[in-house]
Amino acid sequence: MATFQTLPGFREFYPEDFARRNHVFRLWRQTASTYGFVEYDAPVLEPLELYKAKSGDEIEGQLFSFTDKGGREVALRPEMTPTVCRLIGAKASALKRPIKWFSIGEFYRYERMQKGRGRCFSQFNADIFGEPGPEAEIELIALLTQCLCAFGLTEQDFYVRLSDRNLWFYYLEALGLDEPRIRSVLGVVDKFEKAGDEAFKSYTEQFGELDAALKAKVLAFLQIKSLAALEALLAPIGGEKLAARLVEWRKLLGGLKAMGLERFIEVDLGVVRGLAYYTGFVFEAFDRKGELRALAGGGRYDDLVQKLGGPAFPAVGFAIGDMTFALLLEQRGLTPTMVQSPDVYCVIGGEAERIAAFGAIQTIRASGYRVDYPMRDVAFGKQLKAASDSGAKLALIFGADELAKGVVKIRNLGDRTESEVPSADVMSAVREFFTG
RNA sequence: GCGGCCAUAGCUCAGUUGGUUAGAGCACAAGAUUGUGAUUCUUGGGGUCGCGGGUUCGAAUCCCGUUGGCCGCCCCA
Repeated sequence: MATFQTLPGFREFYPEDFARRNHVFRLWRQTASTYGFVEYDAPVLEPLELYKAKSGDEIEGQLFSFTDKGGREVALRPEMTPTVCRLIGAKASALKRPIKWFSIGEFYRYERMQKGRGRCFSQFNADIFGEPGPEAEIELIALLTQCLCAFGLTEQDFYVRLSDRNLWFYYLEALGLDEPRIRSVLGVVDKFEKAGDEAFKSYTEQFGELDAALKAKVLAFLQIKSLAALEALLAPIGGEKLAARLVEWRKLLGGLKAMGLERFIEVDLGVVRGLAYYTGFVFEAFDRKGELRALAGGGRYDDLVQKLGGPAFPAVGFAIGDMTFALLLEQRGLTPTMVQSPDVYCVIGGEAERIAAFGAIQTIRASGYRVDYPMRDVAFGKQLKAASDSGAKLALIFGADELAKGVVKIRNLGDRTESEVPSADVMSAVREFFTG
């Protein structure tokens, strides 16, 4: 039977699934638009180098990459960020600020499939460029929240964990660690939630056992869950960098509170995100039950545009993946049932009636109504059933009797009432039915 | 890349210690019903039992391999 299968991890969308996906995309687009973001798109296939430059050579193992017929090393895009950084970098000085962009696209990663993760998936990406302050983060976190709430999800369903790589950096610096050690500790922090004490193994292997007092301080910082606790812990340390950073924190949380979003936000220094390129605030959205992988993630990456060949350009962005999101909607019974029904279904008596009906059908369609009719001669009863099953509100009956009288019978499929109108008036009768 | 479980119709699943031509429900289609949507009844299409090999007189069933799926680990932009 199935000689050809879809490649592992790839998806097919039958009409109902496709309608559901479109619905999700439509709401994301609408939401982004209400926040003043504009949509862009870019190639699905990119030079392999674009990703190596950003993430290092090891990344290649997780890419769909190959050599094209011109000998170019290429890869299907695994994410949008490098691409959008290139777009921005190429026209940075010509773009009107603030730059608030979003896109929806499909991405590809050569990975083992798992719940909520496949080899192809869609992401909603939103980024703000050129804004160094936390105002950009406020706007993006607000957008992220709304992109989830638009489907009926609430603070009961998800929350956004907020952290700060800069703060970690300054804190560890103040504790006397050098940069390589700091990076290693951040790696430990990233793994700690899952691995617990095991997470320190990688640090120990590199630099030897972490001093017990230092380790305690790392753990204390990692467990911070509020701005107050943060301020209390940092106060005795002092220093300008930390103080300035706390000002940013107050701005960010104050802004989010003013937007009425504090119920979604949890300060959680345990989140650092594995990516080396994040340079400041980072955030991730999770389901409250903690059963699924991250719904969305993002953060500031002020160095990346420059690293990819553009000018120095502050940037912050996030992405929502469609797979985990769909699982959450499913869990909460919020998956919409997408019915694609015509407005009008035509019941047609035979060949002569069919020819007579075609003119009316095209006229009604041209006015924007969805019109369907059977492609073959079928018994009236069957046609009425088909009309009813189709979900149409109205049936137009083109039968021999009607044709002879020069009329069309209009049947309201809801209350089963019927009336006749002259053939010439069908269009206006349909319009009247639907506009009341 | 590693480990556990699984694979029979479009879907959900039966299928006896290995034994005739592999079944049911749902779904789909046709008819009963040649001008009115329900229900019901009848009928039908659809399977190389994931694929390949082995054991056997005989394999959906047992063994090996392989592919695919689910779950977990590594990773997770």
